[in-house]
Order: sequence, then C-alpha cells, then structure tokens
Amino acid sequence: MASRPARRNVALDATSADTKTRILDAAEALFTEHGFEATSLRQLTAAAGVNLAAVNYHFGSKEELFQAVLTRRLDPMNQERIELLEALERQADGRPPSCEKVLFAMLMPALRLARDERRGGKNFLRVIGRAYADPAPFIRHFLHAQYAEMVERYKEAFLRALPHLTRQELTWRLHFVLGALSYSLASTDALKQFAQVTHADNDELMLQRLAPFLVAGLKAPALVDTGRLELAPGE
Amino acid sequence: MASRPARRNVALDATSADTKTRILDAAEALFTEHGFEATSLRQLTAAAGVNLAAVNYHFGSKEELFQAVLTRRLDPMNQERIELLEALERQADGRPPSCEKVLFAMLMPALRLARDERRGGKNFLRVIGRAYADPAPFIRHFLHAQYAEMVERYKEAFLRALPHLTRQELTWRLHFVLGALSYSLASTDALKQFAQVTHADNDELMLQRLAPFLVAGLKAPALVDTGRLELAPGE
DNA sequence: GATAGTTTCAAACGGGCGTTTGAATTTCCT
DNA sequence: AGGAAATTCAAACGCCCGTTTGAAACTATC
Repeated sequence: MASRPARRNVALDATSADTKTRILDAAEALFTEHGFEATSLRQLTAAAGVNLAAVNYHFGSKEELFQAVLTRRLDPMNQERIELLEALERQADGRPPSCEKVLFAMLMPALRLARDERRGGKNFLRVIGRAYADPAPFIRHFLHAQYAEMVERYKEAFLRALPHLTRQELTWRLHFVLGALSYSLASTDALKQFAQVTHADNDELMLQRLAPFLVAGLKAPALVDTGRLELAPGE
Repeated sequence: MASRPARRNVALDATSADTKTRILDAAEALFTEHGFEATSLRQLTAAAGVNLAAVNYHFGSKEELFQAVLTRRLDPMNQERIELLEALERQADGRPPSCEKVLFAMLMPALRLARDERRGGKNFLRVIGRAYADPAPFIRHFLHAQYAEMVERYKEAFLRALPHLTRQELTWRLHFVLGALSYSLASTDALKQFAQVTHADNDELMLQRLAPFLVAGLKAPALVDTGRLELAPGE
C-alpha cells in the first residue's frame, strides 16, 4: 500500500525515470496543445503509453504533474538567466551593464530553450506563456515563486541601466516586457494565421524582432511627450 | 418542443432579455474569475438565479454563450476604435496621423470600457486578455474574426505613420502591442502581488504607463543597433 | 531463492459535466 | 377569453473526470 514512491536505496532508477519522463513529455505536449484543464489524465497516460494510475503514483496529482512540467524547464532557464546577469556584472565591474545587454541576458535563455528540440523546444515556451495568463491560482502562485528571484535581480540591474525610471515605473515596464514575451511565445500558431509568418524557425526570428521593440520601450521617457489620454469622443 | 427562441413578433422582450442579461453578467464574472473550462453551467446558472437549462435554451451551448459574452462588449469597442481612427484621418486630411494618435485611438476605447462599471468594466478586459491566450480553437477563431477588420485598418494607419517599417515588421510589432495590452489587462490581480500596485483605478494608470512604452517600441528602428543576439554562453 | 520494496495494472469509486426532454407555466396577440 | 408561442422548470441521460484500491509483476538485497 505504497501510495508514493520512497527514496530508492541504491542503484539507478531507470525504469521509474523512464515512466516519469514519458509522462512529463506527453504532458508538456498536451498541456501546450489543449491547456491544463482541457487535458485529461486518460488521454495523457494513453499518449505516454503508461497506466492511468502512474501519474498519481509518481507525481501525486494532476496539479503536481503540471508543476513538475514547468519546473523541469523553468528552473534551469531562470538559473541560466541569473548566471548570465552575474557574468555581465562581473565583466563590467563597477559601471552598470547597458539596458540592451541586460535584456538580452533575459531573452537568451528563452531563445536557447526554444532551439533545444531535444529538451522540449518551442512547445514548452508556449506552455509558459499560457500558464502566465491562466486563471488557476495554484499556477499563478507557483510561477510567481519560480520567477520571483530572477525578476528581482533583473529589476535591480535595469534600475541601474535606466536611472531615469523610478522603481515603480520600471516594475510596470518589466510587466509589459514579460507580457509581450509571454504572449508572443504563447501564440505562435495564432501568429501564423494572423501575421502570415510561415517560416519554421519562428522563435529566433521573433526574439530578434522583439528585442529592439522592448529596448526602445524600456528606454522611453517616463511620461508621454505629445498628446494625452482623453476621453472626449473623437472629433 | 421549441429548442431555440424564435423572433418575438412584436413588443419588448423584457422577460427574456432579463434572463439573457443575467446569464451574460454572471458568465462574464465567472469566466473572468475561473476561465472558460473551469466554469460549470451549474454554478453559472445558480449565480445568475436562472434554471440550468436556460443557457442552452437562450444561447444554444456553453461555447455560444462564451462568444455572446465576448461579442456584447467587443463589438461596440472595436466599432468605436474604427470610428476614432476614421475621425483622425478625416481631421488631418491628406497627411497621416501620428503614431501616438493612432495608438491612442486604439487604447482609448479599451480604457473607456474599463471605466464603464455599468457595462462590465474591468472584469471584461480580463476576459479578453485571457481569451487571447486560450488554447481552445473556437475562441481563437472567434477572436480573430472579431478583430480582423479593426486590426487591418490600424495596420494601414500605422504603416503610414511609421514609414521606416516594412509591413511584416509592423505586423510583428502590432502583435507585441496587443500582447502587452492583453497580458496587462488580463493579470490585474497578479500585478497586485507582483508589482505592489494597490490603487483601485489601476487600468487608467496602467494605460497611461503602457502608452509611452508602446509608442517608443513602435518607433524603434527596425534592427537593433548595439549588440546582437548570440548563443555563446555569457562571458 | 526467500523476502522486502518498488512499480505496474485493471477495475472501480463517487462525482460533476454539458445537454436533452417533456410537461408546466407564462406571455402575447386576436 | 382563448389559443399559440415563448419561456421556465425538475429530472434525467450518457459521458468523462481525477483519484483510489488491492492484487499482480517486477527488482534488488540477503
């Protein structure tokens, strides 16, 4: 009546890892295609070629499986982001790295993940993008926890690179940056209809176009110079 | 055995409209809070104070109800966007309106909707934002159809205001703009945790901060000037 | 080669889902 | 008032869900 796997005494857990990995891979693909709610454990375990009960045995619940799917990729990616940022700061000791460089350090791990087909590739980026807009509280809380440290580190770096921005102003702008990024990552196929972009390697292309857009937005003056938002009907 | 309501012969359909409106209002609130999949017709009809079968009677299905929820607000909003743009072009006849003005014409109806508590208010903006990231195909197709004309009109206007951009480049940037907008609208409560923004009238504040960010991004040169995206590990 | 621990398996559990039905009720028009 | 149409209602239909169970099949250790 072992409801959860206990730590293996010795040896390699090849069999177990195989099942677990097969589940994670199938989950990643299906959560991408249909979303969390719309993916049933029955279709998921069928796609993975494992027994229905395997998910609850290895991960505890569907929610914990989803977190495992996210954590498998997010953890190394955000780790890499932090390391890149630290390298930047070490390299230009004393003076703050430029806004462009900081932003690139943030985007590059995402791009690298998108390119790495062996380990999830573009599929997973769409999972992140969608997860960020998901209404389920456990997803939001989990993502917030996963990203918190990374975002805080980058906020400090951007603050030094963009001294004309208050902390609050920058918080908003980082939110916009993550928004444009998540959204763009999430809707690659929607883009195909919408934007008639037909190339296969969309993601690199997209990040190369996204970067200058975001850099300019980050560097913009804090208040708009021409015109103001008014509610009087157009005349 | 009337499976769907036929057109009323004369008179006002006050009773019917009441039930329909109650359903639409409850659906708007619940879809916002829990998403489409996670909202059941049973809790929805209970919240609206109507019979379970009323949704299928008045709207046909849960999916059609969702489309009705969207269309009730999106239709007038996009109509207003188009009218504002036409007013802009009439007003500055011949020469193209500035990028700022075109963008404001696009944002203003969303802001006005956010302010209009009587008719959905901020709740609904979050529904749109989430719908845009939803994996369900029927939602994407529906939104694409709803937005297609408006987006096309604005694309032409932006093209004239930003002659340094190719059509393809602008398509990407409009995608980023809509992404940042949807995402920001969708995650107002996430923002509260994330950004420690505590004011009640967030949406106006947000659009006022979003506008300069987006204007700068739209105006940015087509290719980034300093640095390039490279995959060599940070060094 | 017995034994203890780990993993798989088929089957079932209880429950919630969207939708349909057909009768009861209300509303509208002559 | 009467009859037709529109609307509401309680109940049920069939289906799929996430999870649990307990026995069977493995695997590793002594």
